[in-house]
Amino acid sequence: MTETAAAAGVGDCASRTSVRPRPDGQDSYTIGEVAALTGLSAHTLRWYERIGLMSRVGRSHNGQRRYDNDDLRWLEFVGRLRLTGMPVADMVRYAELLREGDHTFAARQELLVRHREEVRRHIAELRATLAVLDFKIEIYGGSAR
Amino acid sequence: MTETAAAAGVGDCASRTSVRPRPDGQDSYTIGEVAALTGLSAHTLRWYERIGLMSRVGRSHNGQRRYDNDDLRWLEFVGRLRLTGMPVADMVRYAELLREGDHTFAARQELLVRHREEVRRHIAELRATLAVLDFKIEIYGGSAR
DNA sequence: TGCTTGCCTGGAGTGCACTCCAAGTCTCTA
DNA sequence: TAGAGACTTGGAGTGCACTCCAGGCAAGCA
Repeated sequence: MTETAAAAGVGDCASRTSVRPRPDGQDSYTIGEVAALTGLSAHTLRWYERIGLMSRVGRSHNGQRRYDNDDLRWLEFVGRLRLTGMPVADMVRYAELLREGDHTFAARQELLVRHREEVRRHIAELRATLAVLDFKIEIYGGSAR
Repeated sequence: MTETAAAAGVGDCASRTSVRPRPDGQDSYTIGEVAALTGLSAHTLRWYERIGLMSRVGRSHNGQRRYDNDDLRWLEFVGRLRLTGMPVADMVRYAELLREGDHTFAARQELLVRHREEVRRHIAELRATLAVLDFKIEIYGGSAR
């Protein structure tokens, strides 16, 4: 269980760690460091690569993964999409389009536009529920007193 | 597959159906009608009852479920909580507290207050991502042209 | 009378997104 | 030189929230 300890220790705040992004050129991170930086587990990072959500990560002379700042930026974006509920399959599709090159601009844009609509719809739902919660909580406040 | 056909036919708009809420006193709905009204499948409605997310629903003389307007209102609230990401286990906990009676006011209020915080946090995340999406989509617009 | 439709039950199956395991390699420190 | 610790792999396991299945019952209609 040693491997996941780093990520687990980070808890809900991924930046509370000694690992900091390094300047481009000297940017080389082990999977454990990336886990600490992103809050993802090393398991999940390998799985992301396996399913094509990340293009193949660079390797050290002995086969260990070495992530760079571009990888970190990509993981941050992926994290955003994930937090806003985009299915992993859609994120993989987006990653594939990116790898395919410039002629997929339109398709990528469409994918993001569709997701933006989803996010907007979701915000509206959350707002409506917030109103319901406010109402109920107020009732409880009044009754408890 | 006859059973789920009603719910499936409803699609994304649960109100596009001939079943309408009836006045209190004449409110008695079969599981199929409730499925059409709520957009949940009959399977899910039975499962909700089994796990205690609904208190035991009334029965007809031959053992079939008969839902009333209170059940419908509860299902609507549950649907809101579900859409805002509350785990089913928490919703079950809330339902249990409700059944336990008035002395659980404070606990119920606390549960809702905590969820409200979650929802607020989530809205903030979605807003931040919306900004990122706007930026990326604009880039694609410029590059594609 | 037979057929269809809608419902009942407990338990098994599904899809998603991880999460862990076993067995091994490599590097570093005591 | 031994041991610890971080890493490697493919494949199996987990938890959640449903979703379906098999076998059966009851009511309405031709």
